[in-house]
Order: sequence, then C-alpha cells, then structure tokens
Amino acid sequence: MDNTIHLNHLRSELKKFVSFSDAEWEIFKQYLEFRHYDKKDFFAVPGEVCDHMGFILCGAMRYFHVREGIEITGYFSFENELVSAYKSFLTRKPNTNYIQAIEKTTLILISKKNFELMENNPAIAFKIEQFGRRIAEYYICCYEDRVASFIIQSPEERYLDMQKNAGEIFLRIPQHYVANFLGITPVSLSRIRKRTLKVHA
Amino acid sequence: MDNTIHLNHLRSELKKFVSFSDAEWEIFKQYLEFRHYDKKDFFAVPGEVCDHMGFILCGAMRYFHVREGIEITGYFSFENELVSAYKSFLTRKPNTNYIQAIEKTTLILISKKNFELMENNPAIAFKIEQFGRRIAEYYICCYEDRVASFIIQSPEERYLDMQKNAGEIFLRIPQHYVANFLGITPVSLSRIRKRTLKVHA
DNA sequence: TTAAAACGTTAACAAAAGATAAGGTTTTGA
DNA sequence: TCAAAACCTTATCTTTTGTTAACGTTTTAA
Repeated sequence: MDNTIHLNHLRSELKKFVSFSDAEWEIFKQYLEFRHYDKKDFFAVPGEVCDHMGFILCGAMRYFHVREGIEITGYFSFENELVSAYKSFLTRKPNTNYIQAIEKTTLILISKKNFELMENNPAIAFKIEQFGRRIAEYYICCYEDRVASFIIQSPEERYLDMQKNAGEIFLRIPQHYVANFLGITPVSLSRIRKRTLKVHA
Repeated sequence: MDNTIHLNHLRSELKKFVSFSDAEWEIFKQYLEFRHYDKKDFFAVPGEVCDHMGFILCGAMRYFHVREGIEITGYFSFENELVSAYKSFLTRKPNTNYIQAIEKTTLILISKKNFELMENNPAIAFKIEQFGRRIAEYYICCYEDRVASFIIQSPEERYLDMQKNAGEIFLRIPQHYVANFLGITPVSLSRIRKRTLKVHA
C-alpha cells in the first residue's frame, strides 16, 4: 500500500511546528507507522504507559476519565491534530484516562522508542528537539486558554464561546460529552441551551 | 555585586530540566540578569508582550485577570519556580493578564532576545532547544492535572486536595486569591471551609 | 500612630447546578 | 428489520454557588 500522499500531507501539516528538510524527512518517515481504529477502539487506557503519539489523518478521538463508574469526557482531538496521553508519554508513568476513537479513525503513529532513537541520531536529533519543543509549546498555549476559561467564565459563557468558535463540534460529538468538556452535567447543558436559545430567537 | 551563589543555585535547580556543561553554563549565565520586585510591582501587564522568563530566587508572584473591574487570580509561582506569561512570551502577542509580585521578590531573568541569540549560537543552540522543550513539557504535565481537576472534581474536592498537597500556600496567600484559583468566589470558599472543618474536628 | 484598606466570616436571598427519574426520539447492531 | 441502547429534554427536588451587604479583625501605609 502506498501511503505517500498521507505522508506528504503529514509533512505539510507539521510545518506549523517545524519544517523538515528532504533528507530529514526521509529519515523521519521511516519511524512512522499507520494504524486504523474502529469506533470505540482504545488508543490509551488507564494503568498502561502511553507508548505512542499519533497524528489524526481522519476521524476523532475522545479523552475521558472514569469516576465511580461514570465516564467524564475531558477533551477531543480531530483530523490534522495530534493525539496522545502526553503526560504518560513524556514521563513513562501509567496513564490515568481513556483515549477512544469515536469515529473510524486513521492515525500516523510515532512510538516513544522511535522518538528516542531519533533523538540519538545526529542527523535528525536537533530537528526532533525542535519538533518536541514546538509541540509542547503549542499545547501550553491551548492549555493557558482552557484553564483561563474555567477561572474567568461561567459554564454558560464557556458554552456560548464554544458554540461561536467551534460550532462544528456539536455536529459530530454527542452533547453529553460536550457537557463534560465544559465542566458540567448533560442535564445542566440542556438547560443552558434552552435558556440561551430564547435570547437569539 | 557577586551573584555567583545565586547563579550556582539556578544551575542546580535547572537540572530538573537539563544539565549544562561548564562551557555551556559560562555562555548561558552571560545572558541572565537579576531584577528585584517590590510587593505589588508588575512582571507583566495586559496589552504588552511579555519579553522575559524569570526564575524566582525568593518571593512569590500572582497571575490575575481583570474582568469588569474585578481581579480574578488564576495562578501563583513561588521560589525555585519559573514565572512567565508563557503564551505571550512564545507568540510575541500582547499578554492578557497581570503578573504581580505579592511579596518582595528577586528574579533571574532571560529576555526573549537573549533566548533567540542563544538559539542561534551553535555552541549552545542544542542545549537551549532541549531546555525550552523540557520546560514546556513540564508545564504541560502540570496543566493536564489542573484541567482534569476542573473536569472531574467539585470545588470542595479541589479545595481539600489543595489543602492536603499544598497546605503551605494558605500561609502565604490571602484566601480570596486561593478561592479564584479554585474557580469559585471567596464567599463560597469560606463556606466550604466551614463545612469541611466539622468533618475533621 | 492612626485612619484607611484589605481580609474573612456570616446572613439572606436569588440563580445555577447536581441528582434522579421519566418520556420520547434516534441510532446502533445483531 | 427490530429490539436494545444511546441520547436529549423535561420535571422535581436538593445542594451548591453567586450576589450583596454588614461586621469585626488585621494589615498597610502615610
């Protein structure tokens, strides 16, 4: 199977982090693997170390904790985004949540082992450090905004912002997952929707 | 003034991110500057790009947003920790919150300009990439936990956890700042304290 | 030293959210 | 295709939080 088109797509998308030279890319792509997930397949589970970082070619992933038997969704990743239990991937400690495909999903994976091999390969080590740094810095910026939203906004304000800035999510994600993402219960989100609908009608 | 002892302390503390060789350290330390902040002095303000990252030798810093004239505290940094409006520092876009000394505070600063000079100095560029990467990765791990606390815990649970794991903070930080940090109002925290005190009495 | 500001608690009331359950619709999967 | 599961809404009741204000104490700064 020829995955050239997908690899080229990945290379292009990764430019927002770092640009690989042709020589670097030839090395880099040898460390990649493709993997398909059916809906409900798990990318990561609690208690196991997350060994991979993935790039989503198509599909979507849901991150959730289980607390007293109840699933609580904390995050989503969609196509052209990365997916990983980052803390576990970095620290090599057991992960604490599930990451599950919520659609048929195809990933391009890099294993921790391959990451480390590249970090020790002088031909590409520097670029890999840059790559790892930019990814981490990118996510820090996202986290800064997300934490601020919990500190300075009410659930209703978070919902309205999300509707404005990421409205497409509601077309793909069950609403009770979104509720958890906003830090509230599904019942509460349903009420907020009813409340705020009237304002714009 | 001889700051050798403080620089050696910094070098030692930074080992949790990266170890500098003697040669690298000689270069690195030339790009550092010391700065003192009186209580209530600002390290960063909204609308300005944050040009520095700081290491706290002594003292403490508070991060807060102003919303409708009200200050809302989102974070603190203490001695031996870093301080920065990270997103602004990284993206060179205007910062959106205040960072203020809440005690007399001494920082060792690296400017963005000096950071970039080192990134372009072959003698130390690789180490700087590693350094930047490890810092970012460290903060991602912190953020992962912090976001999870908003998703899966109630304010009361967040308070009890904080009391257990970071009790000393309450000795240095006014309680209404802590309340904001937990995502609630000062009045609500006062009630939670009253509620939970009885359980342990 | 002393007046002003900051701080924590409490009260009273309103608003929002959580918990539970029921009902109807849609989706899923055998 | 059809029964089961998943999903969203609504209702009821309880709990928690927000808002505002008052009060007493502590800290700050002139």
